[in-house]
Amino acid sequence: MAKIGIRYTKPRKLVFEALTHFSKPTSVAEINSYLKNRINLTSIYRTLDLLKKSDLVNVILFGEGKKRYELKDKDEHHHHLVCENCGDVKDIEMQETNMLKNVEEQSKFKVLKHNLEFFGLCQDCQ
Amino acid sequence: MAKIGIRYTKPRKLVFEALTHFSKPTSVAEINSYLKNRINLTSIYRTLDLLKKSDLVNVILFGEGKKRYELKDKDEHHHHLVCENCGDVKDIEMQETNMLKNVEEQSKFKVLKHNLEFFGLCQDCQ
DNA sequence: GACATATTGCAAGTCATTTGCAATAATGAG
DNA sequence: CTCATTATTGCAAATGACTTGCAATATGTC
Repeated sequence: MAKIGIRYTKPRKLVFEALTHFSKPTSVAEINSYLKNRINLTSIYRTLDLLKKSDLVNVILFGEGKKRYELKDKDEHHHHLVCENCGDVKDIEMQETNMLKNVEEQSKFKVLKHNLEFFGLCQDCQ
Repeated sequence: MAKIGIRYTKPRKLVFEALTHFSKPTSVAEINSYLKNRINLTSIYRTLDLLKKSDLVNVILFGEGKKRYELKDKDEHHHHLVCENCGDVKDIEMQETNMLKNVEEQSKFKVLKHNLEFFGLCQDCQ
């Protein structure tokens, strides 16, 4: 009879491996060229969708017209510093409960999530 | 002889009018359907690029895979509250100099710009 | 009004992402 | 282990947002 389940397949192993390898917000194109045709592009997209639905990755937007994906493992919630010169991405943690509380009080809006990314120049590029 | 200048043309009037009409972050598709084929889609894109270069509009990303444009007129720098149920967008102003200062101190990174948008439920949809 | 050139419209192209579908492979049953 | 069930993949084609090339057009100037 019908059983349902999620299978541990080659594409899923490989995408996970690629995300671990980069350990920063990574685009589909980067994953694809790292995996060098070992799996199909479409499978990368589908696997990333699955990882997102399973809450194993964060989707990050830097406004480049494409999505970036980051494993949710280590650190909890954090944001990014993106160097506009060298492209380097660093994580930054910040205390934001006050900010969120202020926003909710000021607006009567229930905040469920937010985007916060910083763009500028890293120490080396300044 | 050669004179250089920016011309005040029909497409530019119309795009400005559309942005004024919506007075919230507006997508190219919305502008286009509001203007109902009075100008070409390409011209909308080009006009918005021009307005952006001239620092007359802000480009806003809500992570939908497309850009939104907002006239820079009235308020200065502000962020948005986007209702995930009804799609309504409200502006919110906040004191963020401290946050930026903290980030720069903590990271030695020079912050030039940032994205900050909130998603959740507006008062009516909660 | 005529000219120089900034600007437009159209068609085609690009890039990221999605979808349909037949072929394939992972897992539970026997 | 073998088979059957069905989740999953690969491929090709489609979609959506946006860009580009270029000839046709419109604007501001003299």
